[in-house]
Amino acid sequence: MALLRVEGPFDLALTTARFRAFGPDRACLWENGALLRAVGGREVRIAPAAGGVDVEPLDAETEPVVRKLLGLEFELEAFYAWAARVPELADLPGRFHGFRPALVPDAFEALVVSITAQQVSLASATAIRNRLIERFGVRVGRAWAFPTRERLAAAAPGELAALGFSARKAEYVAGLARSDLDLAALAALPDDAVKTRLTALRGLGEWTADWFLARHLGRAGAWPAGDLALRKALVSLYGEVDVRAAGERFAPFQNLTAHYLLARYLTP
DNA sequence: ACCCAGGCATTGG
DNA sequence: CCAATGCATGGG
Repeated sequence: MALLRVEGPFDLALTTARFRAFGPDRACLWENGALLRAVGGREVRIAPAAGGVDVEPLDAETEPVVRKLLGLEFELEAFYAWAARVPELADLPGRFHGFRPALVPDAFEALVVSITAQQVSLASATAIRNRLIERFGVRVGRAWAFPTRERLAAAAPGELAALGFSARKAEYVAGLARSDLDLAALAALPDDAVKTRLTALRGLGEWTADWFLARHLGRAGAWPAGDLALRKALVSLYGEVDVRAAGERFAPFQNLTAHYLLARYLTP
């Protein structure tokens, strides 16, 4: 038993709900009440525990990845104190207490996942992504390591199209993998510069860049204004709205607000 | 069979 | 600058 202590509110089931909501996720596998994920070629098991989570193995390589994966860097208490005073958000801290947006620990994976989700339903995206993982990833225990950038750079667009990608999306993925963009270096840049670098690549638009800021870099002010589900969540609150302008109302907690609004909208 | 789903590039005004 | 169009799959 290796306890990773978690400060502040935390609910593993709420945080990992996205890994089972649209079918099992081969790269973040929920099984028997625990999350399985390949980290550096090893299978890591994350299970609920008093005061935090039980992580096996827990060491210098796995801990930062798990912290990111579980959204432990978010300032939930400050968000809750703020949200309690915003009428249309006031129910969220109680209803989703301890929900931390799960981040995608790897930059390349985050972008490819977003490409799979462009335009199609998340059920379709999940099915296609799982085929991609099984075709080009590596099985590590029960879970799978997401395909590496190097492996997908070596893949022909036709091989990707055979998995259900449109010809266009297959080119996006191959082009991203083969590009000379230093993905790790993006973490040091401000939000606007990250978006400029990403959207310079074919197939990466503003929606994809915003979700990269939100779900990979965990930037507090990220706000996916082009997101269809977020727009519908806001319309259910306010009626027809300009999503981008509405986001300013939620500064400096746009990222957490977006995730909580989506959680409420998608929860029956 | 048909329609929509957590976009994007391309084309044409 | 804005509107229209095609894309491929899964689920209703």
